[in-house]
Amino acid sequence: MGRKKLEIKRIENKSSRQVTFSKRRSGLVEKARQLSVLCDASIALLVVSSSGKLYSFSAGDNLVRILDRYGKQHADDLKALDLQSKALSYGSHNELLELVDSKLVESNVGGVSVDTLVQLEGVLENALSLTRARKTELMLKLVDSLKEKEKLLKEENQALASQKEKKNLAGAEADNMEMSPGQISDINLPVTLPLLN
Amino acid sequence: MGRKKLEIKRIENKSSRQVTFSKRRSGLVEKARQLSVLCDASIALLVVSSSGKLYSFSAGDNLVRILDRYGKQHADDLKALDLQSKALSYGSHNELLELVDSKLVESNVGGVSVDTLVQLEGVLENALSLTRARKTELMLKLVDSLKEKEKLLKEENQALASQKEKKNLAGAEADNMEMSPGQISDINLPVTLPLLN
DNA sequence: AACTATTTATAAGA
DNA sequence: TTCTTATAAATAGTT
Repeated sequence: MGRKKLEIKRIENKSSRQVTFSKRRSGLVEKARQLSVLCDASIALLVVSSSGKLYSFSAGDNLVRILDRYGKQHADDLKALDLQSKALSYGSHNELLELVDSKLVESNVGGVSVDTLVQLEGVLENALSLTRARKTELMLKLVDSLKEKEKLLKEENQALASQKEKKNLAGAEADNMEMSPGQISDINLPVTLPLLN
Repeated sequence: MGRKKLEIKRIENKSSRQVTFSKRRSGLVEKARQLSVLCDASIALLVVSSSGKLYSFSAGDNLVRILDRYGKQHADDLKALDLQSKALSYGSHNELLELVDSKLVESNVGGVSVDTLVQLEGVLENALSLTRARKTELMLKLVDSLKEKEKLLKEENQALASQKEKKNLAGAEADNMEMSPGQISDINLPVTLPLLN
């Protein structure tokens, strides 16, 4: 559907391949969306470009839930392909939970359901990885700012050292001009030193 | 693209919804195949019909490998995504969740020290291992209750089998006394079957 | 990103 | 389901 009929074979020209990829990918996503809406279906779509970039789309349900469903129906295939713990966790663990759920609709032990605990676990894991990411980021900034401060202090020390040398050469006067180690001025530090923000 | 312009909303007529599902699903698969060939891409497509049937398609690479790739790239996000959709109505755990949320918001605002984040990390790790312990405990209990149920059902089956044998030995009478497989009585099950506790 | 000549997909009907 | 066909939609090449 264009000016010319296009043979369905790899497009050799790189730039037109990229253009076609972009156009047809969005077309595909739109078709998937329509099918989902029209027919009340759940759809998951994963596209990996030749350069390795991953695009994902889902409609009608959460992507992970759809993948999970696939994982359950093909647990044996997944194992055969030696998948890592992530993929495996789609299977056995969740499977048991769902079995329990279906048997026990909304049962409680001490007022708390397994599902609730699983949800809580997920929330906590998410919060934990978020917190760790933030901590890392902040520590990197802190290290940078400390390096910067160190540099400035070294410069100041050099300045003081040369001042002292000059003074020594000039003879003994006004020792009170010198600063003590505990009172190093920070007037040379940038006002917006990115220390803890 | 048809005799009439079709609004993109759920097709209410069941049979035309099925026809459209079938047509558009194959169209979607063909589009996916073309994109894969033209642009040298890998594509995974999962479609779950409203009746729950799962259709899968892949091109350019093995489906499981594509799914696995997704799983690896989003390992940390998977659970968060999955849980995002579920409402966080926990009852007894709301307090903890609110605490976590507020801490996260707090640490996002800035002016937070590394120390604070390290502390938060510790709190979250604690909460996580506590939650996991509770979950494990609960699941063990549920497994036990299911085993107990299984035991009771086996006993019942044995009782029924011996009844039937007795009856057969006594000669052919009143066959209508026999129960069909779908009508197994549960009068022998204890009223307080520890199924959901 | 737009445009538009064509091709392609598909809705309704058989 | 499958085919047909009028029409809507997607898109290849162009600007």
